Amino acid sequence: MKKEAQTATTNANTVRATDAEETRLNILEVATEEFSDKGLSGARIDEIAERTNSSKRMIYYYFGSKESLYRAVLERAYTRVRSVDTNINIYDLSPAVALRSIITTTFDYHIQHPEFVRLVMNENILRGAHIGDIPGIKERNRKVIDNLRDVLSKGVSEGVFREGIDPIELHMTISALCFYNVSNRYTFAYGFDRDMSSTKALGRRHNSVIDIIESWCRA
Amino acid sequence: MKKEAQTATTNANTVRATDAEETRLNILEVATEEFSDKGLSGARIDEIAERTNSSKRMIYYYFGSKESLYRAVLERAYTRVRSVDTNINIYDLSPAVALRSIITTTFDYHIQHPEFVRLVMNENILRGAHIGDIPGIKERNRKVIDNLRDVLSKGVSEGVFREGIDPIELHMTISALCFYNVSNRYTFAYGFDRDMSSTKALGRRHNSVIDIIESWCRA
Amino acid sequence: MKKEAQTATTNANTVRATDAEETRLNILEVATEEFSDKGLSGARIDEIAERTNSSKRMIYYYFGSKESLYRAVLERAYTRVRSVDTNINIYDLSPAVALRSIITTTFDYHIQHPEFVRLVMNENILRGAHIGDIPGIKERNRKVIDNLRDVLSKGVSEGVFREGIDPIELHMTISALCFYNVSNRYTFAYGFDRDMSSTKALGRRHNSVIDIIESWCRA
Amino acid sequence: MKKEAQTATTNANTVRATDAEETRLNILEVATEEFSDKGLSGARIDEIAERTNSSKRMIYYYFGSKESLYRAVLERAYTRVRSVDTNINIYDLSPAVALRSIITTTFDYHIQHPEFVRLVMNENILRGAHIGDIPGIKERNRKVIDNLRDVLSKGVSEGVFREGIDPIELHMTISALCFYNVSNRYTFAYGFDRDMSSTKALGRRHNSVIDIIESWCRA
DNA sequence: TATGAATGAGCCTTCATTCAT
DNA sequence: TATGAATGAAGGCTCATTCAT
Repeated sequence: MKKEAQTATTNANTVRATDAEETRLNILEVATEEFSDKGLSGARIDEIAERTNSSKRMIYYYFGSKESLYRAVLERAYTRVRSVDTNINIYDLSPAVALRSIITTTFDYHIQHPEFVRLVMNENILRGAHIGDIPGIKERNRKVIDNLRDVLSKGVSEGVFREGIDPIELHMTISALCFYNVSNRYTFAYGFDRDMSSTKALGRRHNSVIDIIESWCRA
Repeated sequence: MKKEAQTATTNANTVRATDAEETRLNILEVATEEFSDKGLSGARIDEIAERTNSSKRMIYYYFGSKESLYRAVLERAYTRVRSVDTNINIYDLSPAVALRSIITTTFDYHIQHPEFVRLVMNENILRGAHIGDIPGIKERNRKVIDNLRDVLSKGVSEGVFREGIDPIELHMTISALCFYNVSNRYTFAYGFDRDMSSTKALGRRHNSVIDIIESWCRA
Repeated sequence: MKKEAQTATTNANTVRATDAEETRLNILEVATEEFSDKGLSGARIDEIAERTNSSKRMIYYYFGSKESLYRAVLERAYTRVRSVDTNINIYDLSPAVALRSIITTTFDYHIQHPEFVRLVMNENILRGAHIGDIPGIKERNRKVIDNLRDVLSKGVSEGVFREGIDPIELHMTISALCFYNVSNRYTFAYGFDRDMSSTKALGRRHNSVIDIIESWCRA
Repeated sequence: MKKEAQTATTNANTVRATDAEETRLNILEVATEEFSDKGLSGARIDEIAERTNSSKRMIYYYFGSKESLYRAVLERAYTRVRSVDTNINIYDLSPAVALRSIITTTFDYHIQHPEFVRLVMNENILRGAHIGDIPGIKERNRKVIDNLRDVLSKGVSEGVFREGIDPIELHMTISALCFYNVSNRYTFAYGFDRDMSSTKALGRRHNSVIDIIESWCRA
């Protein structure tokens, strides 16, 4: 896992810079696991350092403090989602198919990235204390909403969607249904003896979510 | 371990027993705030003690450890929800009105008890490590599901609801929409510049949630 | 185990006094176990109270403090030994038999009262801080030494014991051999894989101790 | 976990490593005093830290817990005895002189190392809970017993010792007489008004111990 | 850029003891 | 004589962070 990428860069500092970037990334990955697992206050710098290829000192060298490291982790997590839902090309699709595609992408992303879900939960426990420090979030979200608005209005004009649905309201609904499924997995699964992790259970829920939203939007 | 008895007794011990129960309750209330505010690892026993009418020592006298106190808080929070959604009398209402009533009750409870929402979030961050220790959760949930099943089947036989909706799936949907609204308030409100706390905003979302679920269930 | 003794006493307070004495004794017995088990600093007042028929408050009512309770325990333990080795009637026996009888009594007492051994160990760990407060110890010891002196001098004059053995030195030797056997049981048994508790092992050691001391004293 | 290596290395780390080893040793020395003085439960980490050149935090850095520190102290104490009684060269001496040499060495060691005696007492109060964790004790003891067996059998074949004396029994006897002399110093000295610390008193006891054991072993 | 050693502040917990009744 | 509730002080341990090299 060491020194494989980026070796083809051109400037003089290449090797060292690459090493440094690698170290940074390695720390970030381990920290993501730890913060996502235990939350900001539950995470331990020692624990992160131990599972890192480098040392505790390096964490401070690169990130300055536990909080800054947490912020870097949060930022990286949000950056990664961005790249996902920006990739959906909606304009080639019919409104119905586009909506379904958006739901599916969102649903799958949450399932495949529980660490993102947990980081967001934690950030809400912290009453959003750090999210304001992360650049680009609003821009990305604007784009998401714009997409939804386009899909909705296209659907309305084609007579397949009903009028009056607010795109933010729609996004909140999709998010809620996809998020809760992962975020509340433990208490819900226990309280209702309900499997929430198997492919079968997830497939069923996926269908429900699509069904719910389509029923709502349908003209 | 519960000291709820004796409240009607007449002998000298009564007063003291009441004092003790008061102390216990006072600790529990403060602890609920603290754990709901900072989570299990973020909460500080010193902090709780300070805001209590008693002392740090008393916390250990009554609850034994930080974790046990946390469990007591969690249990109390779950006990309180129970009393709420068991109180909805469904049998006197038409299926449509009953469903709407359930949604409204659930929606309002989450709004009015963000501390419950936060405790549940935290318990999920802990991967449900303590929920299994709390008695009666499954029983209460069974009753909730039974109620929903009754409403659904009554609605189906009356021709107002469609067939095939699983009551657990329905409950998960209602929960998700009501929970997310509070749980993700901070990140969502920031990310989308969306007011999520004003009466107006909540009223709007309330309508959406009812609309979403009704669209889904409607025959 | 309650209220069986002393019911025949004559003064007015009989019943209460008896109860009190019983409570005191019960505390003392439990405390003996606890102090002997864990030492002064290792013992816990809570632990003692719990295993008592009465309460923690009573311990303070009767004994005033942990240290005083410890002293009471120590005193009682020393009082009990006293009654034992004062009971050996030496004057009727030949010097050799008397000596052997003393050794056997001492040996057996240590085996049968490891709690006494442990209390003495603990008191030595405390550098004898409390033994001075216990009355009557020196008197009792004087008597023990006097007995030994008598046996020795009688043995010398009968030609069975050699001259020049100091009775205190002799007592120290007997004590050492009987005490160590119990006091160092755990480290010795482990270090040398030597059973030190079975009847057989104790019988063997008993013989050795007699043999050692007789060899030393023999003319 | 041991940092004894590197002492001969030449690079920059040498000095630091030595400092670390010094810190560790310093803690160990102070801890030996404290545990030997007060026992495991009576000892205070704060007290140790205060008398150390470093801090409480360092104690945990190097030893992890109070119990582990105690174990390290116990181990070191046992390691040190080992080096002593392994040093007696028995093969050049006549059996009688060898035996006397062993007794003297043992006697003197106990006098000069009351902290060792006290640690062993304490470990017995703990019912040998930790001695099993210390490596090498049995090996060392085997060697001690082997030496004694050699001396005994050589003495028997030369006609100076009598047959039938078990080397473990002999060792226990020597130990008991040397150990008690120090372990029970406080209670004995008080109870019998007997000086047990002056050179004169120790010389006298030393002679007695030699006399006792020689009488027993003599053919 | 990198590392082992060190630290102060604070955290959870426990203990002997006392108070109100 | 008896009891449950309460307490201050301290004890063991951990944490994020920094220093010397």
